[in-house]
Amino acid sequence: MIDPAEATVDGRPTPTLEEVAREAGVSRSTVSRVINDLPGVSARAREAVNRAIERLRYVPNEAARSLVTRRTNSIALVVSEPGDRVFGDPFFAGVLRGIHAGLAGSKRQLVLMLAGDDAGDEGEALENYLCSGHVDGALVVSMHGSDPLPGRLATAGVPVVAGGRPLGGAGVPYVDADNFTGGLLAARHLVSGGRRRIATIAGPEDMAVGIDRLVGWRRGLSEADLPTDAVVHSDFSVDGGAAAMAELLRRHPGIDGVFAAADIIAVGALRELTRQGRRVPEDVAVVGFDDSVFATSVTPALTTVRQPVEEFGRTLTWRLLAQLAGERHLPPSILLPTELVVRGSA
Amino acid sequence: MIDPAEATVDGRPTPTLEEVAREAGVSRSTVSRVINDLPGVSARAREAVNRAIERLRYVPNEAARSLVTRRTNSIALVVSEPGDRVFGDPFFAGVLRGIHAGLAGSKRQLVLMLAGDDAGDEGEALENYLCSGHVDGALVVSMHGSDPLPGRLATAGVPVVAGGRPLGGAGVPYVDADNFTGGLLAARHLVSGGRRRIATIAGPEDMAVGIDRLVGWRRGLSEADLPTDAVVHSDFSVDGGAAAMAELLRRHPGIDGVFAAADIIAVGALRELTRQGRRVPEDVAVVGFDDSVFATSVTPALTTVRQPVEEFGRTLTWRLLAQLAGERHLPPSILLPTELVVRGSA
DNA sequence: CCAACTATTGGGAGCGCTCTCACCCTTCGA
DNA sequence: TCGAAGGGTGAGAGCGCTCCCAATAGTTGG
Repeated sequence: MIDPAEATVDGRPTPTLEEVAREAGVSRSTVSRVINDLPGVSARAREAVNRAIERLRYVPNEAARSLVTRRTNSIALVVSEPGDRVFGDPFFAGVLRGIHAGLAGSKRQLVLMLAGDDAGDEGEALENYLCSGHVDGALVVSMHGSDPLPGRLATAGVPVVAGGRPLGGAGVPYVDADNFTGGLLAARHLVSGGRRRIATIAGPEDMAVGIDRLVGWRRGLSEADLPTDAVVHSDFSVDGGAAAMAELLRRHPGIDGVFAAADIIAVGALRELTRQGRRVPEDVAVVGFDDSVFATSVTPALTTVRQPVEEFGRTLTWRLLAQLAGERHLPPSILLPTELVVRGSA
Repeated sequence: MIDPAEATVDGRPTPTLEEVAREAGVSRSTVSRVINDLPGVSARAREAVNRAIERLRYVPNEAARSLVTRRTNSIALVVSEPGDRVFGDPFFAGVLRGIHAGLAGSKRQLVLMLAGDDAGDEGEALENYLCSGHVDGALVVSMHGSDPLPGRLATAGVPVVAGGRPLGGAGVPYVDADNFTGGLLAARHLVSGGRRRIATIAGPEDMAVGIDRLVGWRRGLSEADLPTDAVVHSDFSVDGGAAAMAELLRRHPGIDGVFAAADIIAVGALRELTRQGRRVPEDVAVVGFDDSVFATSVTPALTTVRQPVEEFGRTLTWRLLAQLAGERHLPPSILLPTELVVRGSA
């Protein structure tokens, strides 16, 4: 334990508002006004205070501040995922980067919270925590099924924005990529490449991202009067993608095109196709989704649907900050464009 | 803005200690004792309090608490990186997962902080922030050069553990993988495979992780009296790896083995080798480092040095928590074992 | 010259919690 | 029977800050 006579930079005790005030020859109130950039302070006083702050290396005590203002200057990033996957996914990484970029200059901290496994006891604890004013707002990403959390938070008055369309449909604002159009573009590309027996390795059935891409793909095939029955679901992993590809080949040996709902899945599919001696793209064309680092790290490079991951994160943050700032008439949901990137695999 | 008459779960105002006390028919002190699990409370009172807490859905106000205890129940994860890379790196992802796992059950929150670009103004702000008791401790990872931050924090009395050996050498405790041995194992494997003209694509020159692996590789070649001059540095990216490989082939066309300081670099190297018509492993053997998802997503699968990423994160957290708990005689540094995983590329 | 303002400032009351200390009420040994 | 020794409890004083309100100084108009 640290000595109660708390030490800070070069061993002096942490200065308080009071001490800054004394040093500057003004009152606490004035210092507070300067710190919070409130009007009604003479230039002279303001300058004296700033000098004192500089000299004492004063940093406001966030705890004291948030005790009275009931703001915490921190927002939570809640990841509704068994925790095991999430990180490691280039998509999530990009989003995180975007979130951070969006937060820069806002003086707010990012608190990372993994909503462990299924609801259970921990889920309730998390909800209570978030609802009790420990964060100013929350970003909820990677939801499965109709996760009640975002809705509950919103109901409790905690500003929340979902990353990815919430399945429950609760009136929670969200930001998402245009997954439907992405799936549609992928399907159309395969069709226009002359493929006739087109399958898809869809994402998890309980996530909007999986569903929307699948629906887009279906539409693309239907437009061309092609069958849409070659569907297998997979989680977002290489091995999952490989297993799904194997299953697909078993059920529909005549496949000549595959749309994988994520690059990482496509990588697995590619591996399985190669293993079984099918050439890509000659025998089977493969289209991925994400345009992540995986897309260009395999041979042949993946034709894939690009989604603006970093913008995704930035937009998410922006939306929440705007809400926190009390802005009105914010769009309830924002869809970011997706586009096809053609490379060697299809 | 939210109505000052703050609302929480189902719209009731946030309950305070006082109200719980009233509800339970005891005093604030007793409730506080129950919450903090302190002795000296009769079973009857304890139960009454717990019931009241349950009924009111009471959650302690962290701000008020930390104002008086001077603990925040949160620790910072400081990533000293231009922010652009970091995430997206499966290594970092794994560490993050480990950190989170290590934190589970400790009631502490993880606050993510990116130490933007070079020191500058922002660097000082970050340092002040961390030194002013806003977090109980800090984990600093991905340091470049002789980053002064960890040393400064330690001096200021902020418990800190570095992830990766700090180059400055400041007496900051750290956790790291045994990179030297990893490099050594990689080199020996290439040598024992009959390779005679062995190169390396080392990591950044200003990071311990890059240096240590390089030194290990050198030792491995020296043992076999092989030259150690074929060295090119690269950042941790596919494109960087490809460029480095191209450079290497230009300078040393006779290369028959390459040790890449990271799988992601190896992926780039593989791409360039393929592009130039060299077969792997027939013409050139490639060994990576990390045993990340990339290792098995390319063809041929990478022979690589595995480091226990998740354990890395867990150990980091454990070490910091132990320090926070006031444990004495903690090891100043911890080296985690690395091992060779043989696959197709070498 | 005074009332009526406005610009600037300081004082004080908490925010919700922890923690020390004094005060019970038992129980027990002498 | 009384004093000592505790276990259990509650009152009170802040932690460092914000924010309301009153006070003061400086202007202006009538």
